[in-house]
Amino acid sequence: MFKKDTEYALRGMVYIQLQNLKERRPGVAEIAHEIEAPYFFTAKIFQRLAKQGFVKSMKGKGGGFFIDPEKNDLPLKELIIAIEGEELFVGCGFGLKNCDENNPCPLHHQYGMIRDQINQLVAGETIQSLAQNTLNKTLAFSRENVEER
Amino acid sequence: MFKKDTEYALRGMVYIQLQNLKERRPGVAEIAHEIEAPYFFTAKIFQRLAKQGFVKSMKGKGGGFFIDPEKNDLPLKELIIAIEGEELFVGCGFGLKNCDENNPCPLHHQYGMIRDQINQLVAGETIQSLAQNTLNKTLAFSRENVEER
DNA sequence: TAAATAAAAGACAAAAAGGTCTTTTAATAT
DNA sequence: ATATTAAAAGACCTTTTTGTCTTTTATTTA
Repeated sequence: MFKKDTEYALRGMVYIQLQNLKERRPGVAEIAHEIEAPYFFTAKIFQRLAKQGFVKSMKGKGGGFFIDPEKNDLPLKELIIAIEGEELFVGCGFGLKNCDENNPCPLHHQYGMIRDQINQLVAGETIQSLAQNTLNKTLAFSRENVEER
Repeated sequence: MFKKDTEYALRGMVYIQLQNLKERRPGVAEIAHEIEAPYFFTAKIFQRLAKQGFVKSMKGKGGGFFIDPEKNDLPLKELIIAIEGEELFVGCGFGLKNCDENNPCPLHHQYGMIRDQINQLVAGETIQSLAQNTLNKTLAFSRENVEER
């Protein structure tokens, strides 16, 4: 579905967010290791994301990446479009240039419904909501943070 | 969503089916032109599809491609998997190797629903059903084959 | 049986995706 | 100030995808 760099970016951003919640700023080495992505490729992707303002970074000892707490709730869709463009969200399932209501491809209606759902998902979910999901899931499966009732 | 060769294959197969219904066997040149795909690339794709048995072909004058009327109703899914593999139908949205119910990625549940819908669509629709859709659509917008009531 | 037609086969090549590495710049700690 | 740490920049490389072209093989018609 998504391209490799998009996948790495999504995984990395959620990881950064989770670490930020623990007052930590992970570096490229840590991020790449944790999300199981190649070090240099990861570095390149996050350089780009930093330049585009999706993350902030600090150089030198103790440096690393962090997400500006100001701009809370970054929808996945924004990130995805910044990396691989919006083709997935607007394109025709048959690959036709001018497929629309007036000149529909044989799959127009059926594919449109799926594309709408994809749009809904990535517009609704954010890096922060996914990080929160992960935390909740951990809580649900671990005893250590759960009060006995 | 789909790769280029998959798109060309889908468009081409539907076109062949539509022509077959008119007792015609289009050649590569005609197919490529109609589906707006590069000639040689189209040729290569349909050579492969012929070898895999998805279409039959005849050489020489009057030759061209046709779909075995015996094996009616070819689900899009079979065709797609034959060309680009099943990644789209089984893969994790986050790109994780071992993402499952026990070890879900942050998007597991939400993405699973969309993947299911994609599966449903391509398993349900066939080259023949799409051709029929197209015919019906033409009828709906044209007066020439419609009886006055 | 020769000429024409059309697919089959396979080599070749450009572009995009995916990945690696070295050098430079900036920050921090000693 | 200097050594250390870590990101930024950018050159370079590999693989996959996408596309092109030439030669060969099969079929049909005249």
